Amino acid sequence: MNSENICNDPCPISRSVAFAGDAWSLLILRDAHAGMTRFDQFRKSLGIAPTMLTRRLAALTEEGLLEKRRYSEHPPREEYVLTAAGRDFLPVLFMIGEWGRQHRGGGKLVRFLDAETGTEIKAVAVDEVTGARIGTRAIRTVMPDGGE
Amino acid sequence: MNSENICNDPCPISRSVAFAGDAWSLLILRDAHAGMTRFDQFRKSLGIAPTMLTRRLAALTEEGLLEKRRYSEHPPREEYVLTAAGRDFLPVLFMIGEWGRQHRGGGKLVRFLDAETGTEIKAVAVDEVTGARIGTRAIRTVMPDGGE
DNA sequence: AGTGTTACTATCAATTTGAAAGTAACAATA
DNA sequence: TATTGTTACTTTCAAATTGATAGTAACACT
Repeated sequence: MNSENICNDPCPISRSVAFAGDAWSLLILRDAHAGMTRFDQFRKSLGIAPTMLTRRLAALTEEGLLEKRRYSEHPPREEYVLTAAGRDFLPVLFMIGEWGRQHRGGGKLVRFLDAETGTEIKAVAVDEVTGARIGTRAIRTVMPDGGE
Repeated sequence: MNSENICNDPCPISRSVAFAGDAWSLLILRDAHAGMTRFDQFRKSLGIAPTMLTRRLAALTEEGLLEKRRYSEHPPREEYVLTAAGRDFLPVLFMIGEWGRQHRGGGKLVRFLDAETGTEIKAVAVDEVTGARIGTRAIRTVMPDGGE
């Protein structure tokens, strides 16, 4: 696409899409949230070619969603853990999952339960200010002022 | 990646990612929600090559997120409008945007206002059952039973 | 007749992806 | 001591995807 000038795009969706608009990154992030940290865990879970995995992990690390951490000196081994920005990505993954459940939900599906109550989680996006669900009310888009 | 067998993946995130894990599709969907329907509107807005746009629009149409509709017989012209499934994608876009605003928010940004109240929309994902925000409570993942 | 608009398709080079095999640094086992 | 296994990669290279440019078809308008 070209990820350079997209960082000046005033749309917050563009800014995210510049790096997260890539299937492998989303799935790596999903697995990271599920507790995976190691190269081979991701590789086996995703069936991804090691070349791709190396590239994606490096990109996610550089973008600040994952952090590379040494967990053994001898032999030298690294693991990848979510940063705060990476953890903040969970709501996106849940909304993506919710869409998949509603519109691609045939057959057996993994379910996510609230560990406290044991009830199945049904993620919905709401506007924190009005409390209304996103998509139920009209939206007005405001462009930023031109000047720098 | 390979979009064939991913449809049997029991993870609802994988199912969505199989087609929406692509930057252009997400941006086309964003523009469609902003009211765009025509080929050249998308092309100019995104600066996308027409070859790519044709492919993405065809894919989104085939996936059932957009619908191709003839709006003129002479000359024959088509437009692309969101289906119900496409409209249901809005919460995903808002959560992606919210992440971008929080973690890639430098400089001028477009803002989205509630048309009724005029307040800026701050999208958050919550569990409809417990009311808790996604990410604030422990999650338990339940795999579907193996048998068909 | 000539120009403009809309929605493409054709061509082809450049980039990205991914499959397969190899490597480095050790640990564990026979 | 030799062999096998584990982990985290890198190298190589073919195949697929992407994207820039140009062209086309069907009209409307002047």
